[in-house]
Amino acid sequence: MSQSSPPKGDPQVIFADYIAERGLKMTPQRRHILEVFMRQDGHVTSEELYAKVKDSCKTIGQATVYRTLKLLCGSGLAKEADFGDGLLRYERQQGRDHHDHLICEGCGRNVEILDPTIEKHQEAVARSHGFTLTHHKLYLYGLCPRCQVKPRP
Amino acid sequence: MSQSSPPKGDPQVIFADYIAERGLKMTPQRRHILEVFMRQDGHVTSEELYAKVKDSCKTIGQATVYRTLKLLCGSGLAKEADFGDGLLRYERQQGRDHHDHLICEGCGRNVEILDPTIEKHQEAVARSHGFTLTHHKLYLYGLCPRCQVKPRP
DNA sequence: TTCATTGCAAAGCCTTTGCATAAGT
DNA sequence: ACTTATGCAAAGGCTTTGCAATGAA
Repeated sequence: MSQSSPPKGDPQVIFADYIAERGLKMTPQRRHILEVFMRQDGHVTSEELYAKVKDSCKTIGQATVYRTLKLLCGSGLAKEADFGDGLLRYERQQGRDHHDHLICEGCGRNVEILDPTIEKHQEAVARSHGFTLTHHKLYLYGLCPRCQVKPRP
Repeated sequence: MSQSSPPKGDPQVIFADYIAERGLKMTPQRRHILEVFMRQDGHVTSEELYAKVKDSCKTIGQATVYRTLKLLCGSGLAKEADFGDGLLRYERQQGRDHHDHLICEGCGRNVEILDPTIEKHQEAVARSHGFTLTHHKLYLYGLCPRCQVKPRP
């Protein structure tokens, strides 16, 4: 009911805990990068996040963004996604369900998808080879409705 | 029946046609790289192929291997695979069915898989978003039977 | 003869690292 | 105080590109 106590799943708290647990230190830069990152909706590159972070903190360095992004992945707040275009992207992970990606090759539009049957069969295939599955990557590439009509404007 | 006439699907012929069609030129280097590539079973990096090619042709350059590999992909004889470890790999594509990959994170072992149900549902998911599918990438990561017992020797 | 290819080295590109300084704990 | 973090710039690692020389067609 209170407005001032931080919510259970407050990313800043989660991150602070993660930092503290490993004897690391919380800094204004890390707080700030996390804050900006949590406002992002889709999949940002380090470069893109760096640009946005810099808007409100001129002195921050690119390397700090890279380093913090790795930490965020470690803490479970972020997740790396490699769409195969040579850039690493990061998306929010906290409190979100696993999902895969459907990517339009015309306009770059990116739809998050989840198909229980696919997920289930992935487990089955792995098991049939005696593997235990830790994770997977599924990217579907195609053309969205708009780009099917008018490809690559 | 004849031994001397090249088989229908002779890679050298396919590649030569591809080269000729676009006004490019066939060279000993390209022939040689293709020949060595076709002897590879799994998924080779440009570096690995370069090393093998060099065994029998000391003067060949790394760049030529890179360039030829791109051409081979264009001709449909090769296919790029990005397992997410920072290296591009290439596998033979000609006359082979599509397949995905199941990768052991312990020993790097790589099993080719194919699940019709998964394939079918990928199409369905794309269609449900109005997308037409051109291709996809599915990588399953886990531990093979051996590495489950004795992880990372 | 003409235009693509080659091999070398240099450049690109994204990401990581080294280091002196700054700053959490 | 003791260590970690920061920002800068340099270094890495893989891939691509520029260029003069070479070689297909």
